[in-house]
Amino acid sequence: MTTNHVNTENPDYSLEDQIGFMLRVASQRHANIFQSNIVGRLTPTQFSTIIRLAEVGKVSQNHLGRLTAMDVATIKGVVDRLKTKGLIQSEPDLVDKRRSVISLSPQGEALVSDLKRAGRQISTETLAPLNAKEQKTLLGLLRKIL
Amino acid sequence: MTTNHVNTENPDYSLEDQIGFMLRVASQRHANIFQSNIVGRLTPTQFSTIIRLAEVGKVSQNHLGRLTAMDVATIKGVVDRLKTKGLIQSEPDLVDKRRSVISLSPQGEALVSDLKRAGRQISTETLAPLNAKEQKTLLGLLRKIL
DNA sequence: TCAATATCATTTGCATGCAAACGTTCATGC
DNA sequence: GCATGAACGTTTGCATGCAAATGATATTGA
Repeated sequence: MTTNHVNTENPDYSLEDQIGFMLRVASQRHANIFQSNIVGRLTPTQFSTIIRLAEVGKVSQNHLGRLTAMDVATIKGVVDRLKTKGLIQSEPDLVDKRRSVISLSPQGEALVSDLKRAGRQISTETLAPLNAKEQKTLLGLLRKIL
Repeated sequence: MTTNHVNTENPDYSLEDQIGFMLRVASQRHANIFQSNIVGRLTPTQFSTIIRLAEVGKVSQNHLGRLTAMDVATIKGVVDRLKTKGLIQSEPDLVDKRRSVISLSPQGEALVSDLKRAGRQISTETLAPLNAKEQKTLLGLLRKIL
């Protein structure tokens, strides 16, 4: 018989130590904090979309999706709902007939400042269990696995 | 006029540096890796559910949801789909008539070993951009913000 | 005992999130 | 000029994910 062999084929597997499970649970806690701080009944993806639009101005729908890490089907839904809320607007691209150009409406623009303030509060609250150095470390390590 | 005051009311806000955005994008990458490694067309939540059932044996549906960090409505959908796949089974609780007792089917049991192996591979691949010490640090910091 | 409360499971409604297929339009290269 | 392929936006189908409401059953405390 071989040496002190303790089942290397099938060692313990602890769900709560897996990166995927932890990412899901951390996202849940963040979503809770988001919801109790956000202005105007926006969801996280809607929030990201408005922030991005404020940065870039006018942009095509698919490109906006790439800028916010959203699938073409997902960004379409988000854009539709933000249009319904009157926070963004779209116009046909006169040069490229395939595209529609998305931009913030005046009401959307008016919200940006408050949204950024809420966003800062949300991030602060989410990271509150960590001290300043730990926060930097966490964000740095997360950035490496994106 | 005051000193070198650079708009403390509204400092820069960078979406990609926010913990919420990073959690979402990291989860997306993990989901990709999950999908290309998992056995038997399972989703991450279905995977977690089976792993937990293998640990605890028999458990009520709502309790299973708490053990896997899922809402009652979410765990119901997951349980239904796993039942359809024949990987889990449910029986009425004879003591508490409100409950149904969920457990793995023989087919579900037979999958556990392969699932754990795939799960380890998925975590390894997701954390591959980090060295061993960084991986430990990341998991430790994430655990603090759950 | 028995009323108030809690738990369990279900259902509805809304919002991501992704894959796949589709028709339209644009860009490229021959 | 024109075929080929790429990019754009849309739609469908499936699977989370959560809030809120509902009915059934258990538990608890006065």
